[in-house]
Order: sequence, then C-alpha cells, then structure tokens
Amino acid sequence: MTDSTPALLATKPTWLISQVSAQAHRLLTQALAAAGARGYHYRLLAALAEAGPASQARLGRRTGIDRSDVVASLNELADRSLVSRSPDPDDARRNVITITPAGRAYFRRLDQILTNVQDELLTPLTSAERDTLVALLTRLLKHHDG
Amino acid sequence: MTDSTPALLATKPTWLISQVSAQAHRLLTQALAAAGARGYHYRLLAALAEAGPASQARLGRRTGIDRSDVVASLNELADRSLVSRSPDPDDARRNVITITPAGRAYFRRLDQILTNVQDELLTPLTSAERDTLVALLTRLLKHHDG
DNA sequence: CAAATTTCAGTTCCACTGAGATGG
DNA sequence: CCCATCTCAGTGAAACTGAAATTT
Repeated sequence: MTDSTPALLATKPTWLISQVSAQAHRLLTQALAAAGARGYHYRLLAALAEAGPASQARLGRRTGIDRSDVVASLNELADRSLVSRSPDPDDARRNVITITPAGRAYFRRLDQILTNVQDELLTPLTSAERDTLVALLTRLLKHHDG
Repeated sequence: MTDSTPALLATKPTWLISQVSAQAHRLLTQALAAAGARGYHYRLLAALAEAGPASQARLGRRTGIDRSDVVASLNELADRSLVSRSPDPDDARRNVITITPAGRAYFRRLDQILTNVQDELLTPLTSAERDTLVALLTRLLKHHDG
C-alpha cells in the first residue's frame, strides 16, 4: 500500500510519456506477436507499401530504424517472401527492396491490428481529446528532429 | 527528401508516443550519464528519498523496476556508498535499504537535472498546453494500470 | 505446506557503434 | 581520395523469465 510510485517521478512529463509508451509498446508487441510480427517488420512494410521500392539505407531513413537493424529485419521478411531483394541496376552499391503481393496482404492485416491497438490505448479519451493529444505530440516531435 | 516517415505510421498515436518517448529517453539518459547515473538509479533514489527505507521487493513495486534489476542497480549504488544494505531485524528474508547522506545529495543533483530535461522536452509548448498534455497522459496511465 | 524475498543466469527488443568490403 | 551503401559483430539499457535458496 505504501508501494505507490514517488510523486517526484509521477509528476514528471518524461516519466508519464515513458510509462504510456511502455503500455502502448506492450499492447503493440502482444498484438503483433499474435500475428507473427515485430514492430520493425510493420514499419518497414509500411514504408514499402506507401512509398514504393527503396534501398536499405533509404528505408532506414524513412522508418527511423538503424542501418544494422534494417539488414536483420529485411532478412527475416525476405525469408518469408514478404519482400524481395534485388541489385539496383543504376547503383551497384544498393539493393532495391520491393514488397511482394504476399507482403502487401500481410501488411494490410498488420495495419488493421495496429488500428485496433490505437483504440484500445485511447479508450478513456473523447475524440476531441485524442486530437488534442496527437496535435501536442506532433509538435513536440517536429521540434525535436527539425 | 522522399525519406519522410510513412503517413500510416506518423498519424498513429502509438507511434507518436513512442517517438516522443524515445526522444525524452535520449535527453534523459544523456543528462543522467553526464552525472554518472542511469534511469534506474534515479528511480530508486527517488523512492528512498521520498518514502524512506524499504526492502528490495518493496522498492521494486514502488519504482516499477523488475526484482532482478533492483538487485543489480542497488549493488551499483551500494558500491558508491549512496545507499546502505542491512538485514531486516524483523524478517530475515529481507534487506533494508537506506539512502545515505551522500545519496541524498546526489539525488538532489539528479532531480535538478531531471527538471531541466522536462523544460527542454516541452520547450515548444505553452504552460497551459503542458498542463493539458500531462492531464491526458495521466488519464491514459490511470486507465491502463487500474 | 504455501508464500515472500533475494539472487543469479539468461532472453528479448530496441537503439546504437565500429569496422570492413564494395562501388560512385 | 572521399563518400555512400551493405553487412557483420558486438554493446548497452530496459523489461522480463525461470529457478534455486532461505525464511515466514
């Protein structure tokens, strides 16, 4: 009962954000794991489905995933034939990564799962409050990477 | 230039939260590292400074740190004489952890650092907006652990 | 007996670093 | 020569699991 979190912690925005983020992460990884995927897989497939084929370096920039992790995650996706890797005819340093039809179908399934998780996370907020939260977070994000 | 993050990602609240959380985490770990500490150290010292001596199990519950990590982190703090470990006279299973005067001074320093990081993170928001953000996050958090 | 505490060993995910090889 | 790309190997924080030993 005296095991509540210290007020000095619980009132700090960085702590609140990291706690909510951890909760979101739990919901997300659980839901994705049930479909056989991890966060990196969804992010990479989203970038490919939305903006088309790209080199691995560009995928890393689009998704914010580290160059090393891009390699490993694409290996996993390629093993399942969800993406295909082929040499770039215009630049021999690059691989061109393309999402396959199976990858596209898989991505649609994952995206639906993600949409459901959003709703689960934001359950206690009204629609207007959700918009407010998104707007504030978006501004913070813009400021810290510009 | 075509390396912007996919809209399907960038509009999802879970993604926004995790990105802002990652940014907060970067600011925090950098600032703490400059003072020779990690997040676990601050959390444990905060719990001890605010609510007094406790067993390791109780510290874990207060701070949300896993029982295994509590052991390792307290070892590090004890090595630097910031906390002291002594057997509980009332229950031989327990250790009683107490913050030392040096630990208290160190914690005050860390807490000031943390306060500065809050300001850095929330720079783009007005005072009213910060309150709104904190209120929304607090409600989300309350809902997902009750 | 069941339950709690401390501890150790190991795992997973995420973010990151360093270095080598190839090519522009 | 310098820079970008791909890849491998490895680090480190954070959250967690399983199991053993001790004590209540």
